[in-house]
Amino acid sequence: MIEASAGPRSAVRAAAQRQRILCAAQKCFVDRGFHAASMATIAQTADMSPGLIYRYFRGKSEIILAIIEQQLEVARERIGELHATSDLAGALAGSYGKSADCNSEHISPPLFLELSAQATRDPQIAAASRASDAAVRAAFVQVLTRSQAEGGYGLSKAEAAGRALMLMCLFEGLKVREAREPQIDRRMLRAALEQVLAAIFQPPRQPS
Amino acid sequence: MIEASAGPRSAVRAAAQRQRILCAAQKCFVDRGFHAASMATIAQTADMSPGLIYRYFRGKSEIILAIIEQQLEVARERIGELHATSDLAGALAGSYGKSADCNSEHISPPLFLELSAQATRDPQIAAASRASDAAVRAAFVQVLTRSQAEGGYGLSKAEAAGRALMLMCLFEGLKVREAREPQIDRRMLRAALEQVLAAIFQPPRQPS
Amino acid sequence: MIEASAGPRSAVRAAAQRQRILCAAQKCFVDRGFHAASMATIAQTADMSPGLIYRYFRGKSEIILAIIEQQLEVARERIGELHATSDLAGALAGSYGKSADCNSEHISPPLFLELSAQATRDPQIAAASRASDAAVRAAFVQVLTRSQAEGGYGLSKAEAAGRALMLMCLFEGLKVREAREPQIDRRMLRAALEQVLAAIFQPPRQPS
Amino acid sequence: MIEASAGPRSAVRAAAQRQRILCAAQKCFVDRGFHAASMATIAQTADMSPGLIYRYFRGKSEIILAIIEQQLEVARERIGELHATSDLAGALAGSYGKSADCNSEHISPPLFLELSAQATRDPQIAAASRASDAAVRAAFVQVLTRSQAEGGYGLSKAEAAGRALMLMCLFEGLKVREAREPQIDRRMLRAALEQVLAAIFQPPRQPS
DNA sequence: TATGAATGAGCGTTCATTCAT
DNA sequence: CATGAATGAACGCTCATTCAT
Repeated sequence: MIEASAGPRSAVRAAAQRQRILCAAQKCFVDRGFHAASMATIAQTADMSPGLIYRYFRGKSEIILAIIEQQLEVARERIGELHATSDLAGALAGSYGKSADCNSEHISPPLFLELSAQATRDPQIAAASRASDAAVRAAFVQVLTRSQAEGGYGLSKAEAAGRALMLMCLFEGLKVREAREPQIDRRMLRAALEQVLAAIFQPPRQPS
Repeated sequence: MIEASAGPRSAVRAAAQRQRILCAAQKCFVDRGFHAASMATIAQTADMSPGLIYRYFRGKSEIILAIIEQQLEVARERIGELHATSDLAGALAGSYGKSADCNSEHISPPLFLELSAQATRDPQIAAASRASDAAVRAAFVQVLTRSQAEGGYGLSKAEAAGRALMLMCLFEGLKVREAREPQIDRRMLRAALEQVLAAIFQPPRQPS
Repeated sequence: MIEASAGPRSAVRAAAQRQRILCAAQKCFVDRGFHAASMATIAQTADMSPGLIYRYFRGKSEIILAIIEQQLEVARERIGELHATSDLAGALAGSYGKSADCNSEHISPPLFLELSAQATRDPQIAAASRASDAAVRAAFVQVLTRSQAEGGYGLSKAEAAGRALMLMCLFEGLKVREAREPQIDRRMLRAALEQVLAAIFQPPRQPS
Repeated sequence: MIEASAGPRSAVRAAAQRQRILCAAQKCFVDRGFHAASMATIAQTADMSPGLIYRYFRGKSEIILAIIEQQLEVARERIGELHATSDLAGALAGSYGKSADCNSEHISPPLFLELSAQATRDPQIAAASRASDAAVRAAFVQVLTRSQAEGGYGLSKAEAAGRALMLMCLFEGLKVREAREPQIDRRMLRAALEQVLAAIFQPPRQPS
């Protein structure tokens, strides 16, 4: 059987090159931040010449945006897993502090922080960020509002919105913590999380 | 009294100048980020010449460090106020989204985020960050371990450590949220916070 | 006849390829100028890969030189037609402002101008330019010195040289005008040209 | 007497620096062309660092435009002198081929050519060029239409427009010639010019 | 013959920092 | 004490040219 024609093959290569660049860029961005990471450094990390990067990306800001969208996508996908597990606290405590290389299923804490800061300045980043945010929140709300018979928590929409908000804060706060205290005591973290999550996921309070 | 004339007076002036520079720098850093804010812009904002800044700071990174330490100090001081209030949720919801100028008692969200990201790279910033962190956490632990008779919650040290950790996550998570959603519904936020804080501050669970 | 198969045929093909490249290059040079037209753009316009161009030309400057020589050749050839016509003013006014593609008998005004500027810097271009210039001028002189019986104007060599010079200036000045005012009033131009040409072609002044 | 305050003094210096840069730029542009002259080369020629140029000009294209406008202004001013002289041919032949430094009253031929070529591509250059063109032409028309009693030539507006056009072509054609043949025989040039100019300035032809 | 990915030098430009005034 | 002109290294990016396929 003859190999695929030039089209697909080069498309495959192009995708591989793009990924090689994104991988190098992510490493550089984590190590130095978006602005301090130079195209030359990224190129060196990706083991290619600076000029070649521009065959695959229009410029540095496109790379930043691609990294950000990739990271946000990762966050979005993890939500699916998270509310499928009954041991949310265990999952969060377990993934805490794992160094996030470019293939990781976890978002890198410094990247998450810089991304969030940039979102207050760059409209494109803000838009991507908002989209990811909305998706994650919607997933939380869905679980919280679904009836208990269906594996949910049977909360009203208003209740669910507030608790989903607290979940977001908690998860994002954990990212900040991850940056500050990578070597935290995991057992303690897990125990503390269990308690707070229990409060957030508890059934609606009955008026007396 | 000749010797007294120059000394103290110039020291006062020097401190005022430093503060003027830090104030301008903070504004610029919030607006553009640490890297994108140029010394020329900071000088212009402080209404002085670029050269003069170097009489009061060794360079840009010293300014960044000074800003960061000042912000961390602010955070530390706020803790005293926070656990003096019985309405923690109200206080948090009320301060949410308030724009933070250089005299503010609140840290600016983008600054907080960039600061946290830089702490993963710069050992000096990491050290300052850790120190502030420890102080805040100690204050939380103190309140949680103090006996109920003394206005505390009578938790064991181990319990208190975990709950203090959750408080940190929640507060830091709120900062992230503040950056993402400055226009949040404050009433909902407050209600949700009350519930989670109640869980965190609740008395120790009794083993059956 | 094996030896005949590759030689001529490929030579023909090579010439066709060269011409295809020159045609594309001319279009790009007119649109953007020698420097701003990139090899990639030329290749794209010629519908081939950038690498292939280097099989037919040693580099960009060789293409520029080839274009220039081709254009000068065109100018040279037009002279033959021009002094065969009795209506020189009409011919000039009629060709004015016609966009010059690569097969045109007219040189493109921006190309002519850039070519002339380059001739002051590049010795090869200067040489080509001088050669073309001399040929055109010789043709004018020949017409002006030929006896009236032979269809000429019977001027002395010295008279003819001066008037040929003025003709050159006028023609070249028209090229500048063409660049500046492509939409000129053709009727006025023609009338004005007739008058000046009449003065240039008039019989020698008789000493009183 | 105290020196002038900081304002004027630095303004004077700024103007001097601007001129120093423009002078160097003009030299580089003449030697290499607009595109091939690099900012580094211009800085070196002006004996300053590359960065300093940007204190006085927003970028390279602003320098190009400044040079062009300065050159066009020179051309415009020369017209005033030219039609004040009774020996136009002598003046033109005399100034021919004089090397044009940055203080010259003559426009540099290669600059004029490149400027004209760029005017077909860059709207700003086109606008400046058109403005200068219109001014020069208006001056010619004025002389040609003014009555003979007032030192003019008493031509009708229509006649004058055509002849002014021919004058423009001739002058611009001379610039092209200057680039091609800097070492021309000045006596011959002058004699030829006299004859053509006589034809252009001759009184209106009388209908028989 | 033809491709187009890859290189790397050089471009225009910015900016932290210095220093003569 | 204060200025702001000046520096020069480094940035993001382009493009003529090469070469493995």
